[in-house]
Amino acid sequence: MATMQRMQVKGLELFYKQGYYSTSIDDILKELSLSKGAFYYHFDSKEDYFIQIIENLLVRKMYSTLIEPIEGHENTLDLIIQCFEDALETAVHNELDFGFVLGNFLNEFNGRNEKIMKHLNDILKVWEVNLVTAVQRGKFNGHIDRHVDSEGVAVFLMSAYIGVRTLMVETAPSARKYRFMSQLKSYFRAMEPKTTMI
Amino acid sequence: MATMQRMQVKGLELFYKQGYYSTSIDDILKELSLSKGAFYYHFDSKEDYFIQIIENLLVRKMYSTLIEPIEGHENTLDLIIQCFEDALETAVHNELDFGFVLGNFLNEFNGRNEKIMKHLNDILKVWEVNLVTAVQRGKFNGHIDRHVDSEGVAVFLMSAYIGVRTLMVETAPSARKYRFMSQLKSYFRAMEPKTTMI
DNA sequence: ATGATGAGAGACCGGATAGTCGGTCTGACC
DNA sequence: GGTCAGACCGACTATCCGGTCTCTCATCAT
Repeated sequence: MATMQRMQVKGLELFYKQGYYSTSIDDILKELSLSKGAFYYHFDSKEDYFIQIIENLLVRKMYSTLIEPIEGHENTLDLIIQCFEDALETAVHNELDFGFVLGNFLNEFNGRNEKIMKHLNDILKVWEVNLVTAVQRGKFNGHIDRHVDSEGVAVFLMSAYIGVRTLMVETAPSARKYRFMSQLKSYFRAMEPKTTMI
Repeated sequence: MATMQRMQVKGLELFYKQGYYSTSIDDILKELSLSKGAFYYHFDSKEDYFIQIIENLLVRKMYSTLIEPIEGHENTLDLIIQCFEDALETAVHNELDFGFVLGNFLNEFNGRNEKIMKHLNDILKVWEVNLVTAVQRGKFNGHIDRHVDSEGVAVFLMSAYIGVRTLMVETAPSARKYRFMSQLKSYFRAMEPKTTMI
């Protein structure tokens, strides 16, 4: 694997595990047995390095776990349930789970680095648009009541997901996942189409 | 105000704004026009300092904004709605809003400082127990359907709140708050008691 | 007056950290 | 076999940060 690629992968791993500000470039280089020279040959600065990691790795990760899985044309609510279920199940089985990657970074850079925040917010926006579209599709397909507020559902779903990923760290992740999914289903049940009987 | 008190208040402010690891003791002392000597006279270490801030200020803050407001005996769901509404409204109007204090710290210390995490998790636990109790009271009072899973609702509510506070930073806080509250009400509607008509 | 004590000042230390810079190695091409 | 560029090395700099230590000074009991 090319040096630059290895650097990015290891960088995401350590930044996720320890946080951006608490991870020194030397930490990363040590694990890769590389030198300062190699680093500054490939990247302009620590910030530039991180932005490239976001654009290359984080974006891809978001697409594969939270965006593409709900782009199908079956029952939207089922798709979202399955998508969240899978994502949370992965987290439960991940021994080194430190929360939702994007959520953690949003938290860390908020108010501390505007430039990086812009990149993170862009990813968030893509996710949001994708969820809104999915709900609208569900309404069109007749799987979701047409009075439901698509934007509202998107915000609520993102909130709940970001939050539960924080809660699932350390304390009974599996139990919390189970409870969370149950309640999510109950929330969804409220937006099934009202069958108006005459 | 006593020096020690001033130090704690300013410490919480800066740790919240810039994060614990990105805030140096010198930063804080500079703003207070105090010296290292004063600091280490009152506290053993930066960690000890932070833990005292948690125990004194953060705990109180949690009680006054998220715990005590739902301890009444009226309709539990209404109380929770009002409590979240007020808390989010405060956030919207706070010019320097950097998210949910407890949530941010959970994020920052997770996997980095076990001792501090224990203190934070204790607060989380109090909140959770309080929510569970509230829901149970609601079931007892007949305001909530008795098949509702109290623990599940608590986890879901905490998740949603932690998440929305992250989302409300930077991007359209007011609009997101409004959408969030609407969806929360819709979620709650699903747990009103089923009036079994015969 | 004297000495003990609480409260604070600020110089200093050791270790980390982002970033710089001159040097080295290797392989492709002439 | 000479040369040239891309990839990488690692010593060095300037700065920062948590923590220590010695010193000052007002207050107050004796």
